[in-house]
Amino acid sequence: MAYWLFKSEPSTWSWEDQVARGEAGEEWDGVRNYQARNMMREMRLGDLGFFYHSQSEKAVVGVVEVCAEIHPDSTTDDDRWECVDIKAVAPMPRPVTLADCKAEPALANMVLVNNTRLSVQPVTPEEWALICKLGGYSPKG
DNA sequence: GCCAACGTTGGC
DNA sequence: GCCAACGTTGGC
Repeated sequence: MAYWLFKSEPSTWSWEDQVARGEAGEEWDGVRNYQARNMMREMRLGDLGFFYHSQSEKAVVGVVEVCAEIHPDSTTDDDRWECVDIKAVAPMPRPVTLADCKAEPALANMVLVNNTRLSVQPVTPEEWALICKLGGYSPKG
């Protein structure tokens, strides 16, 4: 089981949009960055991820699950670009902001803090556990 | 709205 | 294959 972080501008694709797709999930399409694509190639069914709102909100607002592994991105004919599908699992009871992450010494090495422009990122189990704790999220509900 | 960081492109 | 120019992202 691996953990990830998906970044999105809420004005383009928000957590509310994601929740509205329900169990069907949604293609995480439009990624045009090799590093981000390579992360998606590593993803497996059932992997969990944080859903992060960039721009105005800058916070982890929900938890998502990979519901389809890597496949061609339907929004382009360019076969270099592939994506996975994700579905909403649960909202963060308390969104964890970028400032919160920066304030945590244990998260100083997190990709979110150090490479703000990467839109799909790996998250370590330790980071995952800490952010869940900060957000008041428990997998058991 | 500005600017820094970074990835990509294209000329050589 | 290097590197300068350019475009995009995202924090502030």
